[in-house]
Amino acid sequence: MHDKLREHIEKIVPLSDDEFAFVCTHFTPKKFKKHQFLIQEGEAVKYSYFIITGLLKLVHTDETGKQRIVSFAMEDWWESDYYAFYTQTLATMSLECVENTEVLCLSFEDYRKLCDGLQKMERFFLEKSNFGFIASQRRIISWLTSNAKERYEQLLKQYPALIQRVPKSLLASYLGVSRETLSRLSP
Amino acid sequence: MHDKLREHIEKIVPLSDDEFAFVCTHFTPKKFKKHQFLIQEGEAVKYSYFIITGLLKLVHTDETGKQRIVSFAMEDWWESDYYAFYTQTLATMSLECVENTEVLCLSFEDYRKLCDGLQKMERFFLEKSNFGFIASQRRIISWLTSNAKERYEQLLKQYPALIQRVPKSLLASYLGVSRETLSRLSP
DNA sequence: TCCTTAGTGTGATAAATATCACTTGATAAT
DNA sequence: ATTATCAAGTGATATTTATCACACTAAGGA
Repeated sequence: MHDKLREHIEKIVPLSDDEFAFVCTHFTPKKFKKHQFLIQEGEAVKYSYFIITGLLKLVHTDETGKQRIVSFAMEDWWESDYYAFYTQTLATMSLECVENTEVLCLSFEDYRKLCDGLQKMERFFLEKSNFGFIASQRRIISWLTSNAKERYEQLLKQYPALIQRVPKSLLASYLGVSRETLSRLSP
Repeated sequence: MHDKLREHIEKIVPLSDDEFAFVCTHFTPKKFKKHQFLIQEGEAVKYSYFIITGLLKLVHTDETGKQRIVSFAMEDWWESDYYAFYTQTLATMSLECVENTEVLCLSFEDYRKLCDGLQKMERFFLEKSNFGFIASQRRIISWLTSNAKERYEQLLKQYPALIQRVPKSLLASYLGVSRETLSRLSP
């Protein structure tokens, strides 16, 4: 189960067996079933999650109760309510299974210990964070320059696998359009 | 001039005088005038910039020539075309002065040397990147949950200083609405 | 001083998108 | 087998926003 983690990390920094063994001591595996919550709004955010298999949605709920998908997360991705995680405050979003999901859990304390104990891992997380930022910026640019149809096409192109696994109503929520509008875009 | 940098870094990690002297050797100060370009689309991105004084806009131009403000950057902020900077590829955006601006330039090579030579600085950049990512995610949530008027009000609230310094047409571009629509929102 | 340009506001109209209401087909639960 | 539930499509209409056209003001350059 941790093998996927090693492969994932070694795409960025090489690890010796000893180093990887050290890394592993910081993670706890856990399994969740479809519809279960990994993070609930208003509760503490204990972990950042590395996803081994499955699919999660990060959901923001506004004052009127409307839910929007902030992001999806699947195999080899990291996910959490990062503001709450890094500042150790209460969750403002929820993280929920779209499919049965296996994750490796990393507590904030272990995250800090891991970075302090092995500079390579701080380097790894820096790289991840940089490219996470770039991906968000791309999504903003997509918003700024494209209409609903174009954004949908870009999503199809970028994550073709996602479309097979997620109901269109959730894709609509991620794209920031109503499900009816999305339904009328396809042809 | 580097004092602002020290203060900025020490909000996250403390530095000895020797350490800060080491840090300084990696930065080069530069001055630009209003309308000058720090980065031009299609050219190499030599630096990440720390802004001492002034105001910049990061601009994306689409195929039809329409320009959109991806972000503004003012005192104490870092800015660059980060995808191009980190991957050492050509710029897909341009970075231009809205006001006369003084910056400290950090080349990619010096960025790596700085992180490798002083773990505190890798820690610093990790923290910056994490919160940069969170800020982008907030902007996405603002898009997903709010209409033009609400997004404008959120911007006014979050960066009241910006509104004094930037023409409304640029704010409109940043918010992803036409300047005419923005003009009709205020009352 | 005169002229140009940038910034802004506003009316009229078109286009994009949301909302509400209803239907259908597929799947899951009992 | 029957009934709920979910996902998806679609028509009618309302709302939001873009686009085009024009006017006005202030600031800067020749």
